[in-house]
Amino acid sequence: MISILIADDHKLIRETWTYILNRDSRFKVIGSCSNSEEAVKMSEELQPQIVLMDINMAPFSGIEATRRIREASPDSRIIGVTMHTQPTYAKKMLQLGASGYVTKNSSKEEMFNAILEVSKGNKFICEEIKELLSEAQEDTTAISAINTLTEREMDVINLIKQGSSSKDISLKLDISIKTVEVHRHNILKKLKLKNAASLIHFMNSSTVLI
Amino acid sequence: MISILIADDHKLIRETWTYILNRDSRFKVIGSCSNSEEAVKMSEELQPQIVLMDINMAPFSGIEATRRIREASPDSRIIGVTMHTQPTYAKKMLQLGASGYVTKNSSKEEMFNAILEVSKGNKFICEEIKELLSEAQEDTTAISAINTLTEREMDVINLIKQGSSSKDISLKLDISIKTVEVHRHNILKKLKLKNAASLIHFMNSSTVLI
DNA sequence: CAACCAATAGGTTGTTTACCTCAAAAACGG
DNA sequence: CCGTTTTTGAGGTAAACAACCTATTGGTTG
Repeated sequence: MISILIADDHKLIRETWTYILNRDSRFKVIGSCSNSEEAVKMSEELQPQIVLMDINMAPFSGIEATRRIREASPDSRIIGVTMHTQPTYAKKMLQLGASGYVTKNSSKEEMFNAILEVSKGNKFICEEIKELLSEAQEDTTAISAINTLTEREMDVINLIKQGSSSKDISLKLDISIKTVEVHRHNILKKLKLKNAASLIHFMNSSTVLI
Repeated sequence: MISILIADDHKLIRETWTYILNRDSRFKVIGSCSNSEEAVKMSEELQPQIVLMDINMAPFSGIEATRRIREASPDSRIIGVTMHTQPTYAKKMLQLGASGYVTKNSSKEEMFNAILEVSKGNKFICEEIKELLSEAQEDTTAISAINTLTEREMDVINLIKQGSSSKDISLKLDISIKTVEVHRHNILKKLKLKNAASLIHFMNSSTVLI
């Protein structure tokens, strides 16, 4: 019987999966949680064989949670289970120690297989992502550049997102316009972007990775 | 026995819900589909008592699908089941004829109750959204303003999103810079926004409604 | 302590947007 | 065919932003 911890921010998902997995004598859900901090803590306490890990979670992402669980509880194997079909996410998770990756477009059988294979010590990646991984050879650089952004730079980005001008931002953060402009410039330089619009687009399509 | 149609773009979700609902003698899932077009068609053919409708779907949103199903199959009652906690979406769905709204943060019991209540002819809104609805008295105006955007304006928005300047856009669309500027101005005016950054933020948080 | 980096801020220059008015084809609907 | 909307375009001014530069302060880390 394979012991499983479910980490997903949606109650309905946690409940339905718990129900379905527990109906199968091969699996036993020994716990579930809705936030990443708890996921790390519960993995340490319960030492589940498998952790089903969503990416969308607070206070840090499931990707970061994967890294921490691998560090603190190396015996638990992690399967990413998300709605994100972007292979970048899968890459990042596998790179940080996940043993499997299944999208919510997969079938129930694929999910069961993932758990069985991973618990045997194998890797498992669902068909959908497998194909994409072989195709796309893209920019993991820009994505990792996000992590180099400082707190202050994130403050500025969040105000830009709301439509604030540099002047507005300088008033809200109580600093000079010049400082704001420097921050903006550094942000665009780090992420290799042209302007505020592309910045917001980029951030919106990558927020999960922070 | 209540007949149910499930419309959700994630296979894993469709399968688990079908499984769980069919285990309960009160419910019978008579069909499921992954896109909105099919949802409308299947509602007509199968005449389910209840349609569980996700919002995130192609080619048009679950909100639009709700409107069409209400028109073509008035006997089917619709429950919105989504990950979106923004009350705007709930409002819009209810306004277009949905009888219930449940987020994926709800419990399984809440979902069962929703189906039972709605099939009796009552409305059902999950606690989470109920609270938010009473609080927030916000901008349904800006959201509906999206629908007034012309095709050309959408072209411009998509290029802005990619980081193109007005000059870039004028070259790509083969029109004068001045024309591009007029489009940008009209867009911001219609949506009552200040600049390109807030535009992209707004579009990214509202794409579902188109 | 030295080296480094984040945050701060001033200057200069050029580009890009924002906002205003005006106007004329083109397309569309009644 | 007439009115409306859409798309297209031009002129000008002011504000905002971007792309460089330099430079000081306060932490952190080797």
